[in-house]
Amino acid sequence: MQIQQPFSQEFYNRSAVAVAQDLIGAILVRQEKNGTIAGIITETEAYCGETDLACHAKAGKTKRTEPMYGPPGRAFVYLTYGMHWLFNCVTNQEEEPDAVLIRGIVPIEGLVQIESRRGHQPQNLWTNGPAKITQAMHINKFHNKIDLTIESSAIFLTKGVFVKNEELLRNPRIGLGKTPEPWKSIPWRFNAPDPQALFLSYQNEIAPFLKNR
DNA sequence: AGCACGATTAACT
DNA sequence: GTTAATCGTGCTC
Repeated sequence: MQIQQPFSQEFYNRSAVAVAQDLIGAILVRQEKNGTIAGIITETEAYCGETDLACHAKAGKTKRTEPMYGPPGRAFVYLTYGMHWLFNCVTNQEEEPDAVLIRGIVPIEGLVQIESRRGHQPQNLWTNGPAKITQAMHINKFHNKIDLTIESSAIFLTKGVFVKNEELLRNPRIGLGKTPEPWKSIPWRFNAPDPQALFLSYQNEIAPFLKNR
């Protein structure tokens, strides 16, 4: 079992819709000087290339969207609403601008760090939004384009709790404004049916193993 | 050079 | 439910 091994480039070299579903239950790891922050991914959204009119790549390759056109398994971090950084994983092959937005996690490590930044509200609200995650984990533009497939990286993703794709909640993506149909309503947002259950599974199945390794 | 807009959040009513 | 905060991006002039 290779708990701490980051997902490979091959893992990311698929459509964003496929990767977005497989990332539910996976673990997002942020390694910084002060320690490690990690959480189980509970919510993702898939953005699929220039034809997806909800995807930033709809405008073609620009300085902002360029990372999405790069190799799979890299980070794509961009600013929204002038103040919030959002973290995405680049998926699919080069020149195919797909990405998965990470929208929700359940914290499992680095609680002290997270609390120092997000502790002004109830714990269940600490990391239940895409910009809350980047705040909690101190992710910003400096992490744009970094390689997520090597363990020495400041950020990587790895196998966590297994969730069947059929069990996932599927809904339209959030905040698409006046994006035309069918893109506005296509169900490319994925949620774990029971985030708390993921946390408990992690506690029972993964955490004990990590202590013994 | 200027401008409208947004893959959000928090603090309001 | 409504709205302000805040700024990089892409489009228009």
